Amino acid sequence: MSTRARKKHSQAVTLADVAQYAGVSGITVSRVINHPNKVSQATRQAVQEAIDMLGYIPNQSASSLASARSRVIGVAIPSLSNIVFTDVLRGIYDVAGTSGYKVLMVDTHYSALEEERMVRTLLSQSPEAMILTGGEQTQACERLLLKAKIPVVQIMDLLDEPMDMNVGVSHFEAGAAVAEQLLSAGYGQLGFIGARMDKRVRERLAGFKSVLESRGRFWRNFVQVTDRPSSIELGGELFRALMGQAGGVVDAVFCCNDDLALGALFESQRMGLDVPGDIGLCGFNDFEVSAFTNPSLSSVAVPRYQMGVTAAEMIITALNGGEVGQKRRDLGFEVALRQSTDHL
Amino acid sequence: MSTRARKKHSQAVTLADVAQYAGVSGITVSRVINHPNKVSQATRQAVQEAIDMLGYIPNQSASSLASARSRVIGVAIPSLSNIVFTDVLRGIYDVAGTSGYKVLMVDTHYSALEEERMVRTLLSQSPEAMILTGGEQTQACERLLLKAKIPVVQIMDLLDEPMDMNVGVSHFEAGAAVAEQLLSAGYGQLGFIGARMDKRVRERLAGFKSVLESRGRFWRNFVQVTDRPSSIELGGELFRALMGQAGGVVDAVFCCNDDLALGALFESQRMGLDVPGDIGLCGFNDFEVSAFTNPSLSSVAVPRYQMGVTAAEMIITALNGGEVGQKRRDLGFEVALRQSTDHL
DNA sequence: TTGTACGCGTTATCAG
DNA sequence: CTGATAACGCGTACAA
Repeated sequence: MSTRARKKHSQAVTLADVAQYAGVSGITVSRVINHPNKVSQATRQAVQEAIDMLGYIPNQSASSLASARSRVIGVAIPSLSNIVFTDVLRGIYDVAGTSGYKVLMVDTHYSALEEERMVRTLLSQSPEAMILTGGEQTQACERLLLKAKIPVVQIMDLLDEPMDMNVGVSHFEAGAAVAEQLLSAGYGQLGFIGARMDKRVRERLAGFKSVLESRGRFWRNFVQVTDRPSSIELGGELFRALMGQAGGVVDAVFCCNDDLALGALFESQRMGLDVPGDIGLCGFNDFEVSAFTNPSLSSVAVPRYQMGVTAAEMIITALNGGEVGQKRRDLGFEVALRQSTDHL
Repeated sequence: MSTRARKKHSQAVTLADVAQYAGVSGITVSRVINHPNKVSQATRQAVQEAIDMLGYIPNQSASSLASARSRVIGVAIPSLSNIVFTDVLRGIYDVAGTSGYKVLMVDTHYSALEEERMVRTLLSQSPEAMILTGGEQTQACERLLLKAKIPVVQIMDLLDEPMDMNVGVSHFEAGAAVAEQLLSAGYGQLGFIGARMDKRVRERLAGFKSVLESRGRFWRNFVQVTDRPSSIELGGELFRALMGQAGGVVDAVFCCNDDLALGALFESQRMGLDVPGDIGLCGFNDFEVSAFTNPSLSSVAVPRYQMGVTAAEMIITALNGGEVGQKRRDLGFEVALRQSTDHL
């Protein structure tokens, strides 16, 4: 049974088998696969027939070993259960795939130590390039990458000192922009709820706070944060907690992501609060659902898919020896104002 | 060797370097890494120091080539932008990771031909096992897998004739269960909206239909389907279309997934329809948000994460030569009845 | 255009 | 417990 199959060294069809069948040497078969135009039409066809006939599938391990080209791009993301990262992944996969690269992805569970371990794993596969999330790698991790001498792209955040290349957006500016927009919408007492306080969320809060402080409108008890993983349910909890401690005063809430914002919106409905009348709500990440709730939810849109595409494209370009151009790219964001902050 | 340094193969620290540094032979270093207990405490420590000192990272290509063990599990899913599949992926990653396996994942974009191409790619990496989605592989694809003689698990659907192992749920039964539940809830004129009509969705519809037909309550014009990709927006569209063509008659709608159901729910609110009074709604997949909308949305919960976990565990067991037990596992589903169908 | 010889970094096998 | 030797399957470098 195949459930108990144990692969021995004799089963698979090898390049040599194809060569023998086609009556040519191994290297010719190799050429047909990798540099078809360096082989005459006739032999190419003969070899191709042999390949099809025998069902030959090249052994990438052997190829990588011999050529020092793995055609693998390593990718490390903090979580698979957050659409924010899977959208970026999609961009990476789409570009890498059409360029003939495989993607080896690992999940770091939001841990720098786990990331270091995973990077080690990835490096053992001889990736030709690496994509990492954010800029909080351990020193050891950074050293490993440096030593590997491969292109590295850090995505999601905009970093002051990227290891190599960087594609992201400024979460600080985004947080600041939300504060500005809520103020211009006529709200005056702004609260914040946040969960899974990673670097990006902290930056959003910092930007938000900086604007409020410059206006003398920041108060610590208008902020409700937790390190627990974000969820819709938690959004409801945090919102209720914030209202409990600052209710009747806070008139708008910036939720650090759309999970929380949705939770807050649904909870406010259950509490009999009118959004945007009694309370304004703004999220972050602009999930598809946010545009369709009633009232629709204001949020900050970040070009996630494009981020993945750009990162992958920079890598492909670099690997092809091309001119990468700007090594640090700010892809920008957009505050999508909808009914939940339509106060005036 | 001459003026031009050989950039390719000279950079990395190899096993031989470590061996030399530690004053042992290469194979001993290999043993320290793979079978530590077959080496004396003293040499083991010396070698470990050398490894750390030189920052040695094993070359997996060489290892795979020599040992015919890649420690790679290939996974093919139809889409990265559907949480349904990323949840399963998470389960696979969690189990594979803790068992020392890497996961090589590909996105088939819901195409059997693309899947075949991707499987070819995966096979070239000498995976020790493979996880595929559904049972609609091309014949060529199936032949490739058979020839590879590795454990294969098909997930998501429950198949009549799995290639090897199978973990999933019966989408037919789930669709039937929804019809039963809506009928017992007091609804009598049931409609259906569906998008991205893949095998699983068609099965849900078939099950739904079979129950209604057995009661003489099925009418073709109560069904609105499209092959377009599913989305919340599309859910609104389909719902409006269905109401346009059967409004005032249909009193409950089964939406083939929660994206559509959310779209239908929000659209019904905008149309001034009362859910569950005027119209009942039931989705599929039980997204987190469905439990928190107002009214909360009834849906069918499928153990996605557990599906990934189970598939990976079966593979690990098989690879370790253990007893897999049932090769075909029905993980079941649960109809979560919430406010959107609370009619009586 | 095609082929020969060798090496890539690691592990299996068999000795000692 | 440790080591020498021979693969593993393919690509590079050079030769013909």
